[in-house]
Amino acid sequence: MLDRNLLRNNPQAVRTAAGNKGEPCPIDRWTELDARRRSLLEQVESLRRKRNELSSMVSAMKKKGQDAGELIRESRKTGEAIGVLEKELAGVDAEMREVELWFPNLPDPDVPVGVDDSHNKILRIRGNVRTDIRVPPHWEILGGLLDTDAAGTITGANFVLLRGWAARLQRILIDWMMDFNSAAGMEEIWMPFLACRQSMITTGQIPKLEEDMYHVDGNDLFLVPTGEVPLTNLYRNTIIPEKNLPISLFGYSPCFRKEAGSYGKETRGLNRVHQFEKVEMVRIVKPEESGEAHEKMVAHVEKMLELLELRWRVSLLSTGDLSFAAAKCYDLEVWSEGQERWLEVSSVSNFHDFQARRGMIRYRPAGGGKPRFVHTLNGSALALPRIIAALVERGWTPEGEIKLPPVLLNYAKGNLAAD
RNA sequence: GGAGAGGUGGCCGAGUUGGCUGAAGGCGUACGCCUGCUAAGCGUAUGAGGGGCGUUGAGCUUCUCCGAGGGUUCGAAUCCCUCCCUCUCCGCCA
Repeated sequence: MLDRNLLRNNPQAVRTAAGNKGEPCPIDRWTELDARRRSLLEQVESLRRKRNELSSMVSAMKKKGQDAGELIRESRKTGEAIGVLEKELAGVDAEMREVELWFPNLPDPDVPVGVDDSHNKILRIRGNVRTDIRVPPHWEILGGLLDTDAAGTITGANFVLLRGWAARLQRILIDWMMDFNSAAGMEEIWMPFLACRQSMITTGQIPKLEEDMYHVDGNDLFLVPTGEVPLTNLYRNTIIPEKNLPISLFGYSPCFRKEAGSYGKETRGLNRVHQFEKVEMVRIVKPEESGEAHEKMVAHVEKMLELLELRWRVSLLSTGDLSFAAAKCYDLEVWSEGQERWLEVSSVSNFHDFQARRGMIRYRPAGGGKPRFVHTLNGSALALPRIIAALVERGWTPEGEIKLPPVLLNYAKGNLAAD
């Protein structure tokens, strides 16, 4: 959601921003509605004021035992006029709120303008790569341990079932990620995996991406597409005392996405599935601190990739690749030695006050004063399936071993290979 | 799932024979004063949102909001209906 003052005073900026993102921009309709709304509001308010005055006069006269019949008749007439205008106003209001949900967030000035991911700015590449051997893709290495046939039977295409040490590797990774994030001082959260409609609106999945969400019939709940939804909505409709900021949270959740329109190589193996697991961080900060918080989150994720001994790169997304709700986003991708391509494993975004406005997440300045909108950020730390893919490829040796990085061996306790 | 109770401002908590109650009181917080045996006392201020005029980080004014929505009424936090949520007891269950 965007600031109404911005929509009113600088519609061109909104139009340009939406254009750069390749998103819709119902600014003309909004401007009409806004003008109509304000005109109606003035009329309704002056009539309501009149009615309030008449009412208190009626009250005063009745107390004195006088006949207020004349005033009551006038008040009733006023009330009828108010009713008519209020009905129209309610309609305009409702449409305006609906329209406002369709404005994408404005990209941060730092974001390169471009139509798609080819304009993303690659900031750095770290870690090394083996060029002396040909590594098979993870689905070959994992073989029957990545049992897509079974998942297909149980559920359907593009679901995953892991067996044996592949399943255990996933559990170990989650455990390690949770510990690592906890050690960084964030609060650990265990969250619901279904979210109500308003939660989905707050973080921006609805209305635009509703078709990509799994919906539970009967009670209007959605399977969470990311832990961002529950974690951010933890503070919906809340005024947070300034001394409690910044708030840093993390938690595990499965993520459910229909991923309509994906196909081919993109979806092979663990590359793109309908349910995947992820540890997510969310940060809630004062507006002036979000830029710095964003960088710190990226550094945190990079540290994890370093410890996993993977090769990774960091990109600053261009406007065309930036999501609907994000103002600025870094993608972190790991190198898949078996597929010889980059796989996105973390997306760290700053939403500025976009989500805060949708969900009324505010803070009270320490010296008192009006509540202000916070800035929200989130990032994966990390998404599991592609990490597993990269990790088994990276650890694969021509002798058929899978060597894990030292940080995980502590967790595996030497058991992994036993299977 | 059944029965009962309840949802009021940052928090707690009055107010339901409908009418200066946007809301007593308390806590918390901010500023000021006083005092100096360890912290207290006194004073003042302190909900949110929208609109108009004005300013541009002054203000003035008005409307709305007492879980949400609808209804009754000249007028509703107070009456009626629907829904949501919380708590207690019972049932069921990993």
